[in-house]
Amino acid sequence: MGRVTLQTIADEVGVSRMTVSNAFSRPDQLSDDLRRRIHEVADRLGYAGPDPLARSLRTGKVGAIGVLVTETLGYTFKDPYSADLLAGLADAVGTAETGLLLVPLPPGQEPGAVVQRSVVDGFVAFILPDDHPALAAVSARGLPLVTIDGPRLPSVPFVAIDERRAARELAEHVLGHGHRRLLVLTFRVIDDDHTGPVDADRLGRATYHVTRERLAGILEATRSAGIDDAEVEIREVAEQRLDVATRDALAALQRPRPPTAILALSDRLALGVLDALAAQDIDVPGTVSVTGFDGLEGAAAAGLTTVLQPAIDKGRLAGDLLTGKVVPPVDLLEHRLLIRSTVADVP
Amino acid sequence: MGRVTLQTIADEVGVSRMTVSNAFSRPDQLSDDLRRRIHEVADRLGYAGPDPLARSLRTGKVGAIGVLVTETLGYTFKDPYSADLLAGLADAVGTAETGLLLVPLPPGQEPGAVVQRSVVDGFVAFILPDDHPALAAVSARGLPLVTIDGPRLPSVPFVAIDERRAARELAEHVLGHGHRRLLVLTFRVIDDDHTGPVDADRLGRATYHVTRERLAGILEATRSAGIDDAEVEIREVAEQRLDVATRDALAALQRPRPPTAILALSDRLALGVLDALAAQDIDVPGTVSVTGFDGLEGAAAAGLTTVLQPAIDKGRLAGDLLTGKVVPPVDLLEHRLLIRSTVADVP
DNA sequence: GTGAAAGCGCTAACAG
DNA sequence: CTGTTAGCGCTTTCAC
Repeated sequence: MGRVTLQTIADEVGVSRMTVSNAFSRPDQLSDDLRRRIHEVADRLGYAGPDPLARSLRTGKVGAIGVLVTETLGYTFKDPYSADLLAGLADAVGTAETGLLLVPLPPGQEPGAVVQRSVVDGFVAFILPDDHPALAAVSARGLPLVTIDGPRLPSVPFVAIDERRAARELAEHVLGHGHRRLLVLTFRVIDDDHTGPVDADRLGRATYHVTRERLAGILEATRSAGIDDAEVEIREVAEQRLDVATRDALAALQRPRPPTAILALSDRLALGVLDALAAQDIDVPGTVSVTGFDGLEGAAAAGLTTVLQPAIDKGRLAGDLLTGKVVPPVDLLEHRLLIRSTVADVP
Repeated sequence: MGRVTLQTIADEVGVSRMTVSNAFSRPDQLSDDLRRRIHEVADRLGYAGPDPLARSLRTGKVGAIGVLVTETLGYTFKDPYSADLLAGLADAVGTAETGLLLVPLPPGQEPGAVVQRSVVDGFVAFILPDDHPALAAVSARGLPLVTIDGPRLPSVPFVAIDERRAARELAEHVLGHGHRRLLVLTFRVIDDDHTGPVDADRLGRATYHVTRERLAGILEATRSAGIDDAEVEIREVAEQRLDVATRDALAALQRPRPPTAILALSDRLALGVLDALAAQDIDVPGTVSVTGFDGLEGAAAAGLTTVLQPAIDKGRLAGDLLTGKVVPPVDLLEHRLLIRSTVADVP
């Protein structure tokens, strides 16, 4: 026996295929009696309902949006910030009866192909470099796109906070405590494998919106304080390489004129540094001040001064944008400076 | 202008639609020259490639598998065990060019409908109660299914460890240290909102494979040690309600004949208890021994004696099963007893 | 190497 | 309330 379809049921009941379709998709269009008879036959024949694929082809709607993820999924899930983003996203699309298709973009593979073959109504990208090929593939398919935290693309709805202002405020807070020698620990500026100092040239070629803006914000603040850009030490490290970040931080503190404040561009980085400093019995904020960025739960426990990002709200807004519940343009979301106990006056 | 399809390109190039289809899907079937011409026209017209939906309808393959998730996605992502499971799963299906569609099953909603409308090739369910309606919906659709950690369904591939044996071994380890008064802290036995003691009747009606088996394993061990079932105190609490779990544990320790060992059925629960005990200055394992289950990273740091589950391997195996890379039957996976420092001789 | 026929399973639009 | 018509965009099969 072949597959059971609308037609099978229709033949059996003695009505048209359309009527059976209505029985499932618009139950109110039929008499109770007929609908009951149709469902009965469907149950008997083991028909579970209209094939979603065929329905989608006809209606042009799939009921799923793709999430473009560059890191391995394992990392993405466990990273609290990403998890919150996804949770907010899922929450928003869920109420619109829409699912989330995880689309990993491993560095090796051809991103175009995977974007091309994903059965979705739209995509959300987060924390992608400006020139990531997946973005072009999405636009080639003509599907709706929303970016979170970058890149900021013309006529693509963009969900983020004002990174630059947030970073500037944080830096001003640190500078306000008299600090003049700053070490900035940043994650990826450009998507190569460089680790180490970031000079003006490299900064100018930055491909990550988040990094570029946060660093720009910090430099705005230092300039206003009369500090030359060249005096602000910026070191780049892959977000996952906490070990490198902490080694860099520790090494900097050994030098003759060590930094009096360490500005990490993420809480993960900052928390790692805090751990390393504690292990070396280096007092925070007595000897050195430390700041983070993101506002993770763990940061509160550590008393870390940081910037709170509305991660869940960001995810939710992206979802609402994709499902049409919110229409562009949208404003940048609000951040909040969380002043806690890891910044003090310069010793 | 309408949408650009294979036909549009075919008309423009002056070949048949089929040839254009081949140009994209089986490039080796055409002359280099013709293929180049076709791609050129496609680019010019902004054709990104065959519509995955139409292709799927025709081929019967979607390239996505659905993940049935009962908890909120936010919880699922952040829970380290679930995150590892998903990471393994993503890893396995990713190599088969298949995506992961997250299908949340909120307690309120009709699970049948969401399963019915998901555009996927198969489903993986994890830690669902035996009678969850989503399972029936999947089987009604006739799609492949793999369950992880339960339920164990006839002729459905099942990925898990031997929970009962693992729990028994853990309990035997505790009993081997002379403990006779045990408090077992378990998460959901049945999917109602009961909190508190679990008696034989309730245990008999358990709908969660994991809970049922682990408790059975513990009771096998206690019986062998000559302890009557009724003397083993079992308290049930929702996995997320750490506060209730710790309150229960603390309350039990206040009693005249307090338990000398607390067996928590998950590391999360155990870690919560450990924190609460530390806060009360109750010595572990001096005053009371504690065990967990799962083998999270956090458990190592806390020195928790527990059972290591191969979470990533489980996810990967489920993925391989669904993509056909591994064919049933499959054996239960291996666990490992991790004996650390939270169990000592009874004081 | 290339193409014609056939149809995957469904529903929008409209007529009765 | 029920049915008819007309495809959605693609690929399988099998000729040429």
